[in-house]
Parts: sequence; C-alpha cells; structure tokens
Amino acid sequence: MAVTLKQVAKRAGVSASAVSRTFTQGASVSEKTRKKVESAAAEMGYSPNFLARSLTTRRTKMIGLVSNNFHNPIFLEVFDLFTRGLQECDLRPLLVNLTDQTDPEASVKMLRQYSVDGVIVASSTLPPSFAKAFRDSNMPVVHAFGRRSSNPQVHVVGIDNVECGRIAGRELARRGYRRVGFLGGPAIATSTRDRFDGFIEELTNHPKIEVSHSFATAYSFDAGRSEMCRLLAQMTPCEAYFCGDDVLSIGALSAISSAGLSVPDDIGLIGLNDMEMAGWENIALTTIHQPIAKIVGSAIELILATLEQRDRPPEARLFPCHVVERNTLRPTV
Amino acid sequence: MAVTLKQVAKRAGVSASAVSRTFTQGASVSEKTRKKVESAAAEMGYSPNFLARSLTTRRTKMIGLVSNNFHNPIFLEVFDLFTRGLQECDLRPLLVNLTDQTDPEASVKMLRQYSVDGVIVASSTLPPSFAKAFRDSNMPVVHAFGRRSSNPQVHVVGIDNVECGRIAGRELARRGYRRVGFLGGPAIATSTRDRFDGFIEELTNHPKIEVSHSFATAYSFDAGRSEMCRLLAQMTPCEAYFCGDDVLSIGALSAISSAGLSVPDDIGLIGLNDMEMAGWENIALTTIHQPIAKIVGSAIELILATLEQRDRPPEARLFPCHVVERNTLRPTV
DNA sequence: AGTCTTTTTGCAACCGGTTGCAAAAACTTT
DNA sequence: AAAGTTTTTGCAACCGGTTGCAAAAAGACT
Repeated sequence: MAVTLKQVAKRAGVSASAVSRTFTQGASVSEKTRKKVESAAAEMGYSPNFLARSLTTRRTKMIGLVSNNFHNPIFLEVFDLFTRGLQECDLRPLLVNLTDQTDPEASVKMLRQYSVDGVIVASSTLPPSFAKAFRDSNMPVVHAFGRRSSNPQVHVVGIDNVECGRIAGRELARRGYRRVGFLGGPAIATSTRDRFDGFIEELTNHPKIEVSHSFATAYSFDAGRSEMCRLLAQMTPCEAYFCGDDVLSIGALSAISSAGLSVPDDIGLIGLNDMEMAGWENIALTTIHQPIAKIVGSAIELILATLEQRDRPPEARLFPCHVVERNTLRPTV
Repeated sequence: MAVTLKQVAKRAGVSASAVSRTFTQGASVSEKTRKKVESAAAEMGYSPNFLARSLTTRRTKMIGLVSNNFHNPIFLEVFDLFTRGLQECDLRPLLVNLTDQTDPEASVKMLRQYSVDGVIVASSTLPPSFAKAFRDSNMPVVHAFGRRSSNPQVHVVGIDNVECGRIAGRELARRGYRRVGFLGGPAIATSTRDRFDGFIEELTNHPKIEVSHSFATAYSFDAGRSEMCRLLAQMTPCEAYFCGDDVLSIGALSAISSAGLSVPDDIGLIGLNDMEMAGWENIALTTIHQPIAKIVGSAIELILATLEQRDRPPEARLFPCHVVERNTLRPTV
C-alpha cells in the first residue's frame, strides 16, 4: 500500500541508494538527482519508513515513557511537558502505564523489543532498582522524580526530598506552631521516607515543638481525606500538618472543613508540589513548589546527551524548592 | 549488542526459520526443536525484535494516541484508561500531543512513518476533518469524544452533546430556575455548539424561562473563573448556569465564592463530565456524568475490530449521560 | 587534451526478522 | 517392507530501508 523507496527510484530513474541518500541528512547527492527524486517522491506521496530505517541506523527515535502515576493531577502537567519536550527533539514517547497488573520485568523486555532509544521513568514511588533494570538491558535511562542514591546507577532528576522536609519543618516552626504533624504518602515510597526524615531532622532543632506523624495509603484525595478524618477524631489534633503532596493536602482540607473547622484559623496546612490546582482561588494551598518544568526539561536533556554518549556516567540533578505562600498557614506571629 | 535470531539458530543447531517459528503463534515446529531453541534463547536472553518482525507481518501493534487535551484533569483519567486498555490488548500507545506548534499534517505523516496499526484521536475540540486525514492515509481511526457527523467517515465514540444540553436545560427547569445561563467552552468547539443548541432547544419548551449565554476562552479553571467574574459584575446575573464542563464549573464556583455569594443558595451550577474531582467533598459539583470508561473501552474495541476487518463501515457509538446530584443546585421546589 | 582530484553513483551486502515452497523426516496403513 | 500421508525442516526470497566500496562522472589544473 504505502509507497516504497524502490518505486520512487524507478520513477525517478535512479538507484535505490540515490533515493535513500536524498532523504538522509548530509549524504552526497547532486542537486540534479535530488530534484528528480524529490519531485518523484512528492508525486507519489512517499516518505521513508522509520522502522525499516531503524534496522540499519539503530535509532528509532522512540523513547519509553514509563509511569505509574495516572491518578495525581500533577502528572497531567508532567505528561504534557514530556510529550511537548520530546516532540521538539524529534522523539516520540511510547507510553507505558505501570499498574498492579503489569509486570515490571515484562515492560523492560517489551521496550527492548521495540528498540526504544532510551527510557524515562517518571515516578517518585518506584524503587531505583526499577530504573536500573533498563540500564542492565543497556538502554539509556533517566529516572525523573526519582531519588538520588548513594552509588548512582542511572541518571536521576528531581528534588531533594529531605531538604523539602526541612523546609516544611522550618516554615511551620517560623510561624510559631507548637504541635505539628507529618501526614505522609504511602510509607513504602522513598519520597515519603525522605520528606519525613528531613522534617524530623529540622524539628529536632526546635525541642519545644511536639511532632507526630502518620501515613496515608496513597497519594490521593481520598487517602488524604480519610487520614485527616481519622486524625481529627483523635483527642488532640495538631495545630498544623505537612502533607506529603498537594492532592493529599486537598483531601485533608476537605476533611477539615467537613469537620466544621477552618483553615488556617483552626488548623494549618502546607503541601508539596505546587500543582496548578493549588493556585486555584478556592483552594489557595500554601505549598512547596517543585519545579516540574525544569525537572522534565533536564530529564530530556540528559537522555539526549546519553544517546550521544552512551557511557556518560550517571548523574543526579536535584533542583531547589521553595515555599509558595497562599492561605493555608497562619501569618508569622 | 542485542542477541539476534541467527545467533540463537547457530547455538541451537537449527535453521533461522526454526527459531522464527518457535516464536510465532501457531507455526509448525516439533517439540524437540522447540525445546532446543527455547533453551538456547533463554541462555542467551533472546527475544524477537518487534520492528524487524513488523516489516514482514505488517503489524507493529502500536497505536497512535493523539490528543490536544493536556490541561483538563479528566484527561488524566482518559489516558489512564486508554493505556491500560491498550496494554491489555497487547498494543502500545505512541502518544502525540497536538499543541499550537505542531502541525496536524505532520503528525499524520509521522504516524504513518512509524507504521502504527491504527490511530485514536481523543479530543472533543478537534474537527472531524482531523480524524479523517488519518483515514485518508489508510489507517484505521476512531475519534473518541468526537462528534457524530451526518455522513460519518470515521468511527466516532462519545456522547450526544445536544442531548446533554437538553438534560441540563430540563434539570434547571425542573428546579424552578427562572433566569438561566449557558456558560460554554470555546465557541469554536463543536461540543460547545452542540451543548448550547440542546440547551436552547429544551428551554424553548419553557417560555417563561429567560436564557442567556456566553463563552469562556478555553475549557479551563481560569477561563471559567474569569468569565463568571464578568457575569457577576453585570446588572443581573442568572439564578443558575449550565457550564460546558466540570473544570469550567469549578472556576465558576471559585468566582462565585470570591464574590461573597454562595452556591446553591445564591447561584446554582451544573457541570458536565463528572470527573473525579467533581465528587470531592469540598467541591461536590452537581454534574452530568459522561461514561468515560465505556467510551474508552468502546473506542479500543472498535479499533481492534477495524484492525481485523479493514473495510468495516464507520460507526457512531454514543452513550447516554445522566445527572449526578450533589450540592450545587437547589432542591426541587 | 591529458592528468589529477573531488564528487556522485550504483552494486551488493546487510539490518533482524518472516514465509512459500519443495524436500526430508516421521508416522500410518496395508 | 513398501507405499501413502502428514508433519517438520531448511532454502531462498522478501519486508523497506542504509552504507562501504569501487567505478564513473565531473571539475580543476597544466
């Protein structure tokens, strides 16, 4: 059905190589034959088959984009940025949704079978070992929103979650809260762990502050809401909470107002991410901004660089975060 | 680097065909050689290259998933459903983000160059002609969330937007509102147009009801909020509005509460989509439910069927919608 | 015009597989 | 054991391209 190179060659009265060269950057073709080929191709509506080409060039220009985050609204922003960014570099994302049903091993194998040029793992809840499996199959990988490891095996781009925990702790202390809580995401996620550690570490500098913690079952509205409901039902809820993530915060926010309490008068809240929705006026969440555009841009840059230079040593790029003040923490006293 | 079929053949002491057949469903291989091949393959870590295979089989098992909706949270749910659903059918989505910068023509060409087996266009704001361009290139297409056309050229799966407009009109009338407004999405989108038409049509049955309309510049929070701000600044805002979409509704909701008014006491609101967020307790939007899981499932089913039977005549599948009552319309009088 | 360089061209092999076909091997039957 | 039938196998051509190499063509210089 589709027009092939040979047909074009015949029509243009040249060899197959001539046609191939016309469509290859920097190949040697005279102006004359190029014209002949181009007009024949245009008449027949020919364009080269990328997959056939990839067989010899060993480049598919496809990038595996693997994630397990299809429920956190911030990931729509992330996918938007990734797809745009990749497209600008002339790369196409082959999307993999890692659910409970899908076997991680199988996705490694699958992406290898499709000969993707590289893989971007976009998730804060996957272990470093997952990204490493791609590396072991000899594919360039970058783990976006991942965790820096002590002996890095793959590129990691993200934020310093421990530092974010400290920032949150510092902010709550600065505002004079005396009883604060950590409302984390799933306890297994390394990001949760790190944020927790930083938070605690910072607050040991403030021995007068009482600190407690608990974990939601997921980074989701419902999990945040039900965990906050549970906390409010206790004897003495905290004066303020650091929530592991914005969507969790919004769930908590909802629980608080359902309980007839108000934010920030009765309870303070600080989130993490600064997703679009956090800025919506009826939410107005005070939160720690995570620079996702930079993270995504950097991830793409890094995968591109690794395509050029396959043995590039693994690198960790962590971007600084800062507090965005809105309306869910009381003013400094 | 990767192990090839030939290497496996040599190691197993058989011909290349034998290896190929071992990895092909329903090919004729004796148990004995299959065993030999399988163990050789396992030792060497071989798995067939899908792209090389696709050259002869003419099936890549890749589906182009094209959308321009990377800002409406409901599309994260849509992408989740599509990716899961396709994966279950052993298909991989090649994602295309259609931005203002990307040329629609170019994406058609690109997907052809990658020999995708079919294309799913997921958008309510793209014209039927866009999907048709794929059809013209001889690829199976289904337009999900698209508009049924009078002489259908491609499969369309979605809802009856005109009927949704009627449902909204009926609902507002039933609740005794006397001055109602249509707050639509971008006026160019066919979905907006259809919803508007249905709304107006229904309300002509209720001559006592006064109806006005306006359009937001996009299906987004900000657009909804600023349009509602404008409306509230006028002399006499309506008693209730039908918003073209949930995210628009939430923007409107925010504008209303910023203006010191309350929902549903001062102003009523009904949305469309019933995205996850509409059910969040602090939003509790009364809205028209769009059965996205069914739409997505049906789109996949249809693309699959068309892969089998290339000349399957174009079909339109529209699913019924219904009102989900929450807290943004006053009770029936 | 003849020689030397540089550019352009086509041939043929290859990328990693699949598949129609005829020969070989393995079973059945008699 | 011979003949007939069915299954399994390898050969060789093909899918749609790219590319190293040597020959041909074009251009530069005496």
